[in-house]
Formats: sequence, C-alpha cells, structure tokens
Amino acid sequence: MRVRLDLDDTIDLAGNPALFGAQRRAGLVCVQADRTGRLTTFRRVEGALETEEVEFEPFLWVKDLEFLEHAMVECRPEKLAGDNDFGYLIHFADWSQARALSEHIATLSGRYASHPDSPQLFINDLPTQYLLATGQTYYNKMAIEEVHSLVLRVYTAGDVLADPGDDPARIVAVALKEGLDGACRLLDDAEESKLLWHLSGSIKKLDPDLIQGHNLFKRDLQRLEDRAKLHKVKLGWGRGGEKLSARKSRMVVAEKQLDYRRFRVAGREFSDSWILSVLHDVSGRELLGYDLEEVAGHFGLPYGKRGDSLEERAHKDTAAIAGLHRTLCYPYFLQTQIFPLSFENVMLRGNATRINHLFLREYYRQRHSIPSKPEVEQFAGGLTAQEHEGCAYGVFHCDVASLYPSLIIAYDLGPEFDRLGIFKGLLETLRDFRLLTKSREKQAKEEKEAAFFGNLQTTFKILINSFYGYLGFGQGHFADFEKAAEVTRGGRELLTRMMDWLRAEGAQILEVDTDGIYFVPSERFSDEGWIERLNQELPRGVQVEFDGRYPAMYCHKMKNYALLEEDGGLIMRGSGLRSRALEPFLREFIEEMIRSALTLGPESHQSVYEEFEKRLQAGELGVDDLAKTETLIDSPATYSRKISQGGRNRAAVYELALAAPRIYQAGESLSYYVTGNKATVTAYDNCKRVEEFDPEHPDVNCKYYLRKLKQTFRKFDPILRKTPKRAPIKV
DNA sequence: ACCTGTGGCTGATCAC
DNA sequence: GTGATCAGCCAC
Repeated sequence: MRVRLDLDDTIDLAGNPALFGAQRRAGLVCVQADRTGRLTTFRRVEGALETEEVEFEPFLWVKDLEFLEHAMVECRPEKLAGDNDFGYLIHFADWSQARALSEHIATLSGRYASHPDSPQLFINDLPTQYLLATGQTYYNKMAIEEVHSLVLRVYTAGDVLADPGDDPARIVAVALKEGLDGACRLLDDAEESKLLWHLSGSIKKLDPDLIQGHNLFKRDLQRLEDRAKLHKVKLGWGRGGEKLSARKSRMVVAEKQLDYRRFRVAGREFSDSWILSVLHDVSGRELLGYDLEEVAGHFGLPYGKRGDSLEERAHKDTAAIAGLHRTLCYPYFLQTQIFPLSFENVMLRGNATRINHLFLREYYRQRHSIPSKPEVEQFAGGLTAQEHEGCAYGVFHCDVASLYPSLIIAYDLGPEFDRLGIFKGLLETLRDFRLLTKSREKQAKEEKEAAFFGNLQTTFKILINSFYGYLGFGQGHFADFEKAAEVTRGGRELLTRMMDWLRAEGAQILEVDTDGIYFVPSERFSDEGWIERLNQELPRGVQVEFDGRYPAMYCHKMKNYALLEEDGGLIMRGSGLRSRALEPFLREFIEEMIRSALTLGPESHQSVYEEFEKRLQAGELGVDDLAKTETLIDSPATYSRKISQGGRNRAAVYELALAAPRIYQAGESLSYYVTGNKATVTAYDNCKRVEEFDPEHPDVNCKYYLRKLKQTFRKFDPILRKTPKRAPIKV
C-alpha cells in the first residue's frame, strides 16, 4: 500500500481554517497576474497542467471612508466587525482601481502605503491577495516530487579552461536537469545567441513549475540577462511567453542584509539554494562560504571540479543542486501549504511576516477589523548568568521544553487586539500537530515517510518558535510589545525559581541562558526523581527536562563555554570560542587547550601553547590556517559611504573587497591574511586576499600571528587554571 | 520596499 | 596604554 505523503491525510485541516486556509483545492502550482490585473491559476492534476482564468475582486483595508469622497474610483466599501483601527474593507472590480485608490490615499495622507501610520493596509501583490481572500494555498495534496522542477546551471568561459582571448563572461553552456531523477542535458551551442534561444525553447517545452539553481538570482539569471541584452535576445520563459524581469530587492538574514535582483517570470517560480543555504546556516553556523562547492561539500553531495570535463561537471553540479533543494526546500514546500503566499514568497520572507499573513487571512475571512501596527518599544529578553569560571566536572544540563510557547499558552499571552483570539489557538494546534507528526516520524517504516514526517515536525517547530518573535515584531499588525515583555519576564522568573531550587538542593550552578541551566549536582541528584521534584515546584503548563550530562565543562564567559562529552567529543559554544571570524589556527589552538585542560588537568594546556608557537615559527602553518574569513555585511559601496561620512572605522575585509578585481556584494565573505614584518601593524593597511598569496614569495607576518597566539594564551590561561571549589559527586 | 526578538563577547580602530 | 565605540558573530 502506498503511503500518501501529504498534509491533508495526516491532520485535520478542515477544522483549522486559520492555519491551513479555508479552501484546500488540490494542485495549485502558480498564481499569475498579467499587467492589466487578470489572474490565471496553474494546477497540476494527475501530472497534467490545467490553466484557468479566474474572477477576483481585489481589496484594501482602510481606517475610515473619508478618502473615498473625492477618489474617482469604483469600489464597494464594507464595514467590518469589531473596533480595531482598520474598520473597512474596500472591494474593487479590478486591480487598477485598487492601485488607484491606494495611491490616492497615499498622496492625500502624505504617508506611503506601508508607512507605520498609514490610513490604509494594502497588499500590493495581486496573487497574494487572491490566496489570502480565497483561502487557497499552493501545493495542496501534492507530494514534493509532483512539483515539476528544473535545475538550471550556467557556465561561462571564465568558469572553464577557455582560451585566454575569450571573453570570460561569454556563456559557453547551460545545463538543465528535470527533477531529482531526470537526466542532465547540456546546451552548448558555440554561438551564444543561439544557445539562449535554445534555452528559452527548452524551458517552454519542459514547462517547469519551478526553476531551481544555486545562486540563481545573483549568478545564473544575471549572467543570462546580461548576455541576452548584449545579443538583443528575448528570454521569453513565461507560460505565455512573457519575458524574464527583475526588480531590486533586499533580504535580512540574521545580521546580514542581502541585496539582490529578484527575477520573476510569469507562471513559474524560482528557488535559489544559495539563499536557502544562508538561511539554513543561521542556526548551524558552520559554513564559511555559500558557493556550491562549500555547501554541497557540507551536505555530502558530489559536485563538479574545475578539472572535470564540462559534461561531467554539469552532471555533478545539477545533481548536487537538485539534492540541495530537496533537503533545503522541504520545510518551505510544507509551509507553502499553510500560508497565503507563493512558494517564492514563503522562502524569501521572514517568519514574522508569514505569521502576519495568517492573521490577515483569518480576519479577512471573518470580516473583522484589523489593528494598526503598534509603537515599537524596547523590552527585556532572557536571563543569562555565569556563576562559575573555569573547569568543572560531572555536569548536568536541564532546560524548559519550549519555554516561550509554553508561557504564552499557560498564561494566555496573546496580542491584546486579537479580538478573535486566534493566536493561542494556532499555537496550541501547532503544538498538538507537532507531537502527532513526531510520533508518526518514529512509527514510520519507510525512509521516505520518516523524512516527510521529520520535515513536517521541523516545520511546525519553526512556526511555533516564531510566534513569540511575532509579538515583538514592529511590522506586525497584531504585535504586542507588552505581551512580549510579559513572556520574557515569565521566563526570567521561572529560571530564577529553578536556580533557587537547585541551589537549595546543594547544586553548584555554572551557566544559565534563557531556558536552560548547567550545574554540578549534589548527592541529592543521584536518583532520577529530582526532575519530578523540581517540576512539582513549578507552575503547571511548563515542563523542565533533563537534557544530558557531561564529564566536564569549561566555563569561559557568559554564552561562551565548552562541553566534554562521554565519547570524547568537545562541543564549543559562543563567539569567543567558535567564531568563524577567528583564524582557523586560533580556533584549533583554543579547542586543543580546552581539551587538554579538561582531560589532562589544568596547566597541561601550557604545552599546547609551546607546540603551536613552535609550529608557527617553523612555518608549518599554511596561509589557510592563518587567514581570517569575514562576511561583508554592507556592500563595499555602503562601506565607502560610511567611511567618508565618518560613521565607521576602516576594516580590512572591505578595503580588500574594494581593491579586488571583481565586484563584491553584501553577504559575500572573503579570506585574508596580514602582511608586514612588525608584530603590531594596522590590519587594513597590511593585508592580502588569500588568492593573492604566492607560495614562491611568502609574505605572512609571522610576528603578528605569534603575538596573536600569545595574547590568546594569556586570555585563556588564568581561566583554564581555575578548578571547582569542591570535588565532583559520583552520580 | 524590505525587515522575528534580546543579550553578550571580542577584535579592530580611534580619541585621548 | 586605556576606554569608548563599532562591527561582527554567536546563544537562545
């Protein structure tokens, strides 16, 4: 019996319109709007594509009707329930009327549509409006393989070993691969314009719903557009032959701001595993760069090398890209069945924005008024504490399961203006579904089934954890900073009570951060019952779990520690211990010192220092070990502007990016080493990119790195020598 | 026209 | 040298 791997057969979707949308029609793979505002939907039914022109009335929310008076727009206002600020919903016969009124209101009020105090709430994207108003979502009742996807990879003369006289930007080949299992085909016409023409023809013939690539937006599509422009060739990739187009866009991922040109084509979606890798690495923080080689290598996928033949390389690369997408897209594929957003938008927009759309959809459905965005306020976060410095032995770790979601549910900390009260309900439903999918994952007999439920479980977890963040999200209509502050305050109080209880039981607390505590137990922790005794002291609705034990721990600073595992593994935490910006040899040095101190005893790390010093002096450390790798947070142009305005200090990465032969963009990283022959040099004046290193004429500043090594040793040495006040308890 | 949050450590630079 | 500040990175 075939197990259908889709959401609809797993959980009660019909009973949860706020979470899954009110209409679960199957197979939607794209919603497209043409310039005049006509809407077309594309569906996969039994593998075939069904195209349908649909009728739809666009809409706009407003605070009051005064702006309608002199607007020459045909529309139908509707009074909404409740007393929230956006009390009217305006319906229009077509998109141009909706846009006209939005612009009219913007002009009259002097506030652009997305301004925090704007009197209008306008979703400036017709397909999104359609999904939101109809309660439909993409990919319903579909398995991920049923979405017709096409991997695309462009190769230029610069990528391959071409004639020196050849233009490195010339496209020599484009590789295409249908889905995970399709064959790779290579378009390699010698005449570039013919190649581009063949490519458009192939895309039309293969008719993919989704075009996948690695660095698709900044690399492949940009290259294609540049060359198409040069040859005056049209890239008519749309389902009706429409041209590829692009607009400037920006994405914020953790501290990085990514500027890119967002390409789009009618009737199809784009997916870029470069962007997905950056998003993935926010939690993993293991990748030094996001090129295909690095990312594919990280996920254990073979990829093409420069020396390979073009066929070989294209074959491997497209397979790696398809594999990357299967892994990285899955949670987004599932989320696309939840949110009223296209697959592209689900990938490219943040968690809190997505949750905002859930609210808007349900309030639209129930014809209820919507609150204005709140005033942004600062609020306190989680509790952190360090009560021990140095080494400790026989360490326990306990933490509160889903701390913030539990507090929100236990104390009903939903947004004040959520008059329909859907916030808590959504959270409870998600929590229940997560438990369900977790158990289905465990029961699964096939690998595919386990992967499906695993991904579903992860998806629910991500969503659950985003709800707290939404409360403190200034752009969310239902954000509530007071409630966000209550949640964190509840968390701090709970942690404080746990710490008090542990101390009273004779434990020595080491490190505390937000929802978990590392401590050295007393003899009263020798039986498993202690966790229950602790839970009895805590409020209902929160659950503390025993998360693990470690033979030894090194406490360096708050949020900076190392854990020695039973099997000898060493877990490093914190920017001071594992930052990617640390030179690899220093990372290794720090790790070795800590390992030595924890396993062989304090003072043993002295010999690690001596060994590294010797290796450095003997020139045994290569430039890759010494080089620093840093990310350009701003674009080099932004950096230059800040420098000229005196807003920031100079930094080596940016100076090198500016001096480099190619253009660097925000979000890219660069490796460099320090040159010169004095121990103290200004890095940004004495640095070189690793690519520029010439082994024939090594110019690494050995004195500079020896000094860094010594400084690092001096910083760690006194802390590594510290041992606990008392001997560990045998438990 | 886009954007989940707060807390904490460290290195580089600069003003003194 | 020292302290302040910024930028970058990381924990949760």
